[in-house]
Amino acid sequence: MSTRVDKWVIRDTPTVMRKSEITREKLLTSATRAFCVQSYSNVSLRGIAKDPGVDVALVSRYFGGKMGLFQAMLDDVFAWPEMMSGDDPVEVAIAKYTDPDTADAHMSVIRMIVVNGADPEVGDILRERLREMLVDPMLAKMGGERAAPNLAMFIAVTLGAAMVRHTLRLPGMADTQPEAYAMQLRHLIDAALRFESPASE
Amino acid sequence: MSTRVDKWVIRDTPTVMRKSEITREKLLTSATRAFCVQSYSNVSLRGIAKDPGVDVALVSRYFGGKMGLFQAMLDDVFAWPEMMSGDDPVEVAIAKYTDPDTADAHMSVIRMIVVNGADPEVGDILRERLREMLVDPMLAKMGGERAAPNLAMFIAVTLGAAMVRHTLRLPGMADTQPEAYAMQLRHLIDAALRFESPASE
DNA sequence: TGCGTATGTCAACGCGCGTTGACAAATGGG
DNA sequence: CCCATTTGTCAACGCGCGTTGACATACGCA
Repeated sequence: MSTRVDKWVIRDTPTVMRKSEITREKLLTSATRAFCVQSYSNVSLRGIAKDPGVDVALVSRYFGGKMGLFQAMLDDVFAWPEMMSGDDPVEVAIAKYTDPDTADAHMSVIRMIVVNGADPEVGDILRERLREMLVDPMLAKMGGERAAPNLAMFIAVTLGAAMVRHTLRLPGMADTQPEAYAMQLRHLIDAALRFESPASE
Repeated sequence: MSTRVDKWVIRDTPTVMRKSEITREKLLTSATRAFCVQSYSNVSLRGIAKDPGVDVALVSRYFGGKMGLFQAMLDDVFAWPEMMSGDDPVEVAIAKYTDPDTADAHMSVIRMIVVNGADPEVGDILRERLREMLVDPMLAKMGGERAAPNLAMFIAVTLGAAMVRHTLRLPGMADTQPEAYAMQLRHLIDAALRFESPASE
């Protein structure tokens, strides 16, 4: 999973599953849940560790500290193989929102971006990861730089809708059925993709 | 200005301007700037007070604490008389973004909402204020509950675009001229307002 | 001029945080 | 069985935070 340990050399005995991997995953799961709801600075390691009943000190041992844990979470969360598959990435993304089985996980990542994007400690890291693992590959699949405004608008409506529905919880978008929300979202996404930038070059 | 002092009875000598008012406004200005960039929990009173050279303790004296300062800031920031004037509120809002003179102040408020919306300490307060001072009045002007989905989508694209441009700074929306951004924004707002919810009642 | 109030300064408190290192317990190959 | 390594526990540290109360100074009216 995360290759960002790099402070300690772990000599792998590859046949057996190291016991510590279980603890690491417990922490990673709890951390992901936390960072998708509150921002880096607001999340405390003590809170992350208490939930699965793990000692706080183990975070520093296994991830090198709070920042290491955050980065390991990003590795997990941005691993979206479906998005980079052969299909049209936009269609895949819309399907992710509409399908109730995957919508939750997908929405969590959106919320993670919303919540942590403005955090002074991790904003730059998040932006960099976002570009390298999502924006740039999707741009490449959408036909290069020309699609940049449309992709940006696509992400804008996606994030904005998520914020209004889940964070601000405004009437007209938060108190409706999932299908109604999906219709609103699809309408906005269509508009974002249909936009034609004048004098593109 | 803020009527939320209410712990200390200030006997007004209305002819003269109390000296403390100057200090209060210094703190309020610095606080507004801070809360529009970082969330409540990330902002420190020491930082707010140091900027205009005011002692930290005066925050607690004049505003009753950090929360009182935040609420006083909300009073200031949500006082948008133009928005509630006779004109079409949506047109007024679009003009606010387009006009370079007012765009900055307006955008600051948007960023304040984005940044503080997910903060666990002030999220509820912000949501309540948002509804009572912006959403409900605008809904009333737009023709009642039927307009709720459109208003929610309008706010969604507004917030989302602001986040993509100013917080995430993605290519295609952050590296463009203000006019190009205004065109994108207007396109999305048009789509938001044009949406027709099926079986409205 | 004197005095009560308004205003500002300062040091200290308790709290929760991330991190560290010493130590105990469990584990597993020789 | 033994002992080196892995894994977990615990207490302590330094730090920055919001808040408080005691104290010093400035002000304005009598």
